[in-house]
Amino acid sequence: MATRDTGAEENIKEAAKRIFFVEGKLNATTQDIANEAGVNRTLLNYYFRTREALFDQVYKEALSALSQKMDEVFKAELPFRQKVENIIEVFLEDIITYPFKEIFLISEINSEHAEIKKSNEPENPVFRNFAIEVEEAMKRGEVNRIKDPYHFIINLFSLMAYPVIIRPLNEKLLNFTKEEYDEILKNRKSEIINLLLN
Amino acid sequence: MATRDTGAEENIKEAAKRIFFVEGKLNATTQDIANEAGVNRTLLNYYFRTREALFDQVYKEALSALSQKMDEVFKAELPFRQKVENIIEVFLEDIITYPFKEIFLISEINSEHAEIKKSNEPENPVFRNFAIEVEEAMKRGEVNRIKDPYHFIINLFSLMAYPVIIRPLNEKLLNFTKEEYDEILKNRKSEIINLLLN
DNA sequence: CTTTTGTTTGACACTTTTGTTAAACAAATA
DNA sequence: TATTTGTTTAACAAAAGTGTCAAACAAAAG
Repeated sequence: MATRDTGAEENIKEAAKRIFFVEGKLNATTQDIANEAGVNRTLLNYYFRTREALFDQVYKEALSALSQKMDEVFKAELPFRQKVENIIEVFLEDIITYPFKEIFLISEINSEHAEIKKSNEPENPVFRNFAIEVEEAMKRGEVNRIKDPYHFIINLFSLMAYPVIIRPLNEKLLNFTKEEYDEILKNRKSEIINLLLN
Repeated sequence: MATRDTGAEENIKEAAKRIFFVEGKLNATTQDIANEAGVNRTLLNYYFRTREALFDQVYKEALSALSQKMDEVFKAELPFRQKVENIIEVFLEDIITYPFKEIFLISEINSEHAEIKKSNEPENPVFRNFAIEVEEAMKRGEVNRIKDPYHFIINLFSLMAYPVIIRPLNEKLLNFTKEEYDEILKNRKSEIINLLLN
């Protein structure tokens, strides 16, 4: 049986991700994506049927990859401080590499199509468990007392993601040059740890 | 001279803002906007010439309104702590009302068109001045020591904006119900103050 | 009430983008 | 080398979206 995989399908998805997550062109045409992938546009329909189906698939893969990565770092058996440092390292790198990924995901969730199932998935205990660890760290005095440990998680991601997402706007409003902003981002990790942990 | 202003032009812009900033439909068609405004689509071309011109104008107005609001609250002659509380109150309300505004702005900045001038505007001293106030507050011990006071500003906006922007994703990944998330947001102000100020 | 001025609309033409089809093509197997 | 299988393409058809125009319309001014 003749079978060969030129990897075209994967290339197309990779190209789409570059366009969406890196360049931030959220309403790229199928032609744009075909160009980026270096293939004929018809091929997109061959593999994915419709434009929406391609978007959906990229969406789903990105979401499940994100979910999986979260599981990994949040479940790790490490002392609290190390775990937090690890989380920051992992996610900050990802966010900086794909600054528009979260915006794309939000857009997709928000858009009509994308047969997004109403989280019929069983509740993931990862965050519930991590919240307990936060509580314990609070008791030990490693983290400042707060009402709800979920705020700790939200704070953590806010402090990592937002500066990257908002970069173009900040460079306008806060008059940062690219170099200055890179410098800011380079210091984020220690900045965040400093703020969240005692 | 016969002159009457039915306010249609303003209505269209308001409709566009609702669609972009509230509903988050970033690639709404001119028809979508006309429907939302309750007018004929041609009217959009009459007033704004092209779709892009409408987008640009909404973009510019939102940006300058944001800029102006920033000036206002950051310049206010208030004790540091009160000023920060004020900033949080003002922006949190705005962000919750228009959760997609910043994403729209980023998208516009990122898009080809939008003859976005490379900030030829003279540098706005507002943040520079506020950064000095942060320094002083650090010396007085009201704020934890950090390397660069600009991180304080970035932290502040991150903690306000991100939880709102990312809401749809968080409700998926962290398994929050709408009610639970509303509760979280309600507590943000005190949470942020607690974290940033001593 | 007629004119003037500016507003609103429906119909049309144009462009962009998407989706389909049939044929050409390339590589592995026999 | 011929066959099979799967890949890639150009050309076409259909759909969606944008922009223009001329005519109808409404309100203020004369």
